[in-house]
Amino acid sequence: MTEIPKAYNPSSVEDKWYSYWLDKNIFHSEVDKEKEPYTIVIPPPNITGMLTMGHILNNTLQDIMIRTKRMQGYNACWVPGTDHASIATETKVTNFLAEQGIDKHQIGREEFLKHCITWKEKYGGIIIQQLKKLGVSCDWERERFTLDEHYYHKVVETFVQLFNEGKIYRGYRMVNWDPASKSAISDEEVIFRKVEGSLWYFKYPVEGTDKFITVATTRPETMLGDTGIAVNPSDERYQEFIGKNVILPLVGRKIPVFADEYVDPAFGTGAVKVTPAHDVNDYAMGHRHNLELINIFHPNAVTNDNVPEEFRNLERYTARKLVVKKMEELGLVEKIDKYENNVGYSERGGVPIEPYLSEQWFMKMDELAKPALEVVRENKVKFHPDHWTKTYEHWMTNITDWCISRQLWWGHRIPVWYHKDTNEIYCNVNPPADVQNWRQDEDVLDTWASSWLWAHDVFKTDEERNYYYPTSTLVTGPDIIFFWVARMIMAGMHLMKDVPFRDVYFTSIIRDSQGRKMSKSLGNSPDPLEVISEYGADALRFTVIYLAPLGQDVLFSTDKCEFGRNFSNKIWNAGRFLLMNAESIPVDKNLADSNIDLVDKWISSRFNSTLKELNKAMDKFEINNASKLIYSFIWNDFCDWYIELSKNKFYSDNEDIKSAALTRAMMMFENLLKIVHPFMPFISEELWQLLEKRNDGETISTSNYPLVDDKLIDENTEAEMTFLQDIITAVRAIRGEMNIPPSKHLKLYLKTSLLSSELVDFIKKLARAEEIHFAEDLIKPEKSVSSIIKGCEIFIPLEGLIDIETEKNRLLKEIQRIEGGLIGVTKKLGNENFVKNAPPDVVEKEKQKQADWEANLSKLKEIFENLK
RNA sequence: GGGAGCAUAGCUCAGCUGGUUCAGAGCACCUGCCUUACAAGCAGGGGGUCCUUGGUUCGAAUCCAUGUGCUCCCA
Repeated sequence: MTEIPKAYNPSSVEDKWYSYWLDKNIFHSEVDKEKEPYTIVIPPPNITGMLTMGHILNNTLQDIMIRTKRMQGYNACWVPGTDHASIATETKVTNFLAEQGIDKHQIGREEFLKHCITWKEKYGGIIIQQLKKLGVSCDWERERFTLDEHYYHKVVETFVQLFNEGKIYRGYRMVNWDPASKSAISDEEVIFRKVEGSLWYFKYPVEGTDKFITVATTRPETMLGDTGIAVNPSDERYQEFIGKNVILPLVGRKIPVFADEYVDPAFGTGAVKVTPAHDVNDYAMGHRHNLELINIFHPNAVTNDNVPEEFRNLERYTARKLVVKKMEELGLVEKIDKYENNVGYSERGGVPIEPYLSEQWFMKMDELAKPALEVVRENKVKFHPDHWTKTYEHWMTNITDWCISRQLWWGHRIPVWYHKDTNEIYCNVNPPADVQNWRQDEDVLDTWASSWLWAHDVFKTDEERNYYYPTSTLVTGPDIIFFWVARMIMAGMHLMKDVPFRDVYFTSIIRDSQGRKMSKSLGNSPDPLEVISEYGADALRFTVIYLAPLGQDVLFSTDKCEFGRNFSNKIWNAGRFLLMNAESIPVDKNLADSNIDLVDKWISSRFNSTLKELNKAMDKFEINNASKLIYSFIWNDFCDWYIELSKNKFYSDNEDIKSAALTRAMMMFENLLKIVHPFMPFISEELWQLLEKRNDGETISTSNYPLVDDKLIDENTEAEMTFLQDIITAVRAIRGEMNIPPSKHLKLYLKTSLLSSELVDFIKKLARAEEIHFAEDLIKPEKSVSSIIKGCEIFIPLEGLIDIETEKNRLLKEIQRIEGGLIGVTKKLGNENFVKNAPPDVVEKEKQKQADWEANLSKLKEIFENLK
């Protein structure tokens, strides 16, 4: 009869349509002044990365938005790409080379970069290929990479511009040093972790006395670089020492004791050792009190020649042990307490960062931040959910200068040359003419100092930029609100004089089913490609979206995708059913408006009100809510009621009725496929193509999104339908409670006058009734069970099947339920304050409710009495 | 220490500017069904002191305050 399989098989469908879309180039966008653009730039995944569940959620959201807008007639442009991930890539390549016995410093910069490029070509595109499996509708012709020639040039050009404006400067400062990659990193790349450590109490002898000052420290090894002791000026305990010196043990250096408000008298002993070269706060204190800066580490955090000989060339934790040992030998360790402290780790390198003095490039943030803060406050850039605005404001108003240089090779090299003789600085996109007399700065820029230009520099010509910029929506994780979102807004405002995007959607964080973050080390992070091959991309997409309310974490596990798979299968079978009928029933769009009945009007009403809600949800970025609307419309309204009620007509003897009903069902189904399509692109395309013969190159992706027709939303129709549904549901409930199998056809007696022949047929079909009697003055048949709904009493004679006790219990339960409700209502209406203060329509509704329930109750009681 | 979010059925969560979406959905569970699209399904059912305690109100899951517990960011 038909070859359409009973169960949907995504794997045979997905690759086929993805290649079709690519072949027909339907995701490509060109400047078209006649059409309004809708633009999204992808948050460029890192080239070292593999697809994670986070990417799935993020890119599904973007795809839903872009596909919806594309179908709504916008010039939809989604620019994909990757970023070069300076530290991450350099670390990977360095390790990769090290495994082969190659040392990066031996081969030199040029050679190393060649290896990076080879590596990038081999592994860098993997994540992009993986994304395609998800069905994303990116404009692949526009794929960008942050080290592409054009983009590279733009980054360098921007550096030069900001340098010339005085926004970029070079300085000898304390920075966050990552000893693993031997590079500075920005404040945002430092992750604080609670670490079980110790607090060492060291006794320092006071010069010229036999007394000691005890200081507490979490980092004993830094005492080798101490150049002062600080106490709080109001601390009584130490007044006598202020102005004196102590002799630094192990080193022998004389260092001053001084007072500074910064010191917390409650911490440790109230006296702290000051190491200005290795602690941010100490640096500030050192600055205030003109202390000497003694740097005790090489860049890899190994002790240098500024410490006594026996402590030199030791890794920092080895040095720590030795210092403690020697202090103990001298009897200068008072005690060691357990102590939990917050240690800054390098996000990339994974090792504790070392506050370290070095010469770096910085970007001044205050002036850049101002307009960027304003546009968010003024809602020119809107955050969803908007509570992230506070976090943003807080960061923006406490912003510090951004360290943008990295001691790495893979990245945008700083376009600054130093004159070999005069040390003069030359900053330009091109090298100086007499380049042999200059040496270029060795450092590259922070990756974020390139990707902050992403929203505008992915567009190569002015024409394109002017057309596509500002982009429409950015979808990204809240974890990079500072790294990227804030900086893009700064870049946009400063360089483009306009916001980079109008809306920012902050995605949920995907966790495992126990609420833990997904991580490689826990092994709780499913491979999305395996999930796709098991359940299908559509199923994964829909599941993730359905599970992800705006602003809340998602607890995900692979088996939850059964939900999406079941939904796919439901849609599949609805389509299959219609297509099977279409083999014998002619589909004729000329008949679309003929023989319209209640059910047709009802599904149109439901569809249009659903669509209206759906549009509203999409506008408010409530994508999760949108998915729920679609789900319940398709499953409950369309499948459970509309298709079931249409069956009568499909099996009618009247060819016109048959044809009209099927035609309308197919048309409604097509609409439904269109609203599903942004969420589940593959199955919707497959079915859309099966619905009727399409021309080559036609696709649901560029079909017209349905428009709301308010005239078709009709309360009366919905009310009449509710009446029908109530009757059917009541009969089914009796079946369920009385354990009457579906194969047993029933006789129904309905006490009502409101039944059209149309309704009678529907009830017969769905309630599985063989005959229906109805009248306004109908008398309850002998040995029958009853149910009461608004406007109708229902009786089912069940000679032989009815058990009087069962029925009495059933009725009693119902009586009690209504009585309970009545007590509430009566109490409410008896409260004269309620009647006086509540809005009249609320009071009216309560009265109506009371009347209905009272009527039902007396009928039920009567039936109950007569049962005896 | 500062800030944000969350707490509703066994689990995961909806519930808007207080009142018929007011106690909901999906999963899980129980019962009955291979009813001519779908057992990845259909029909029915059980199950919640809406975290505590106060307050505002005629009326609070909803607004306010307090407390408790969890999550996350910043310092």
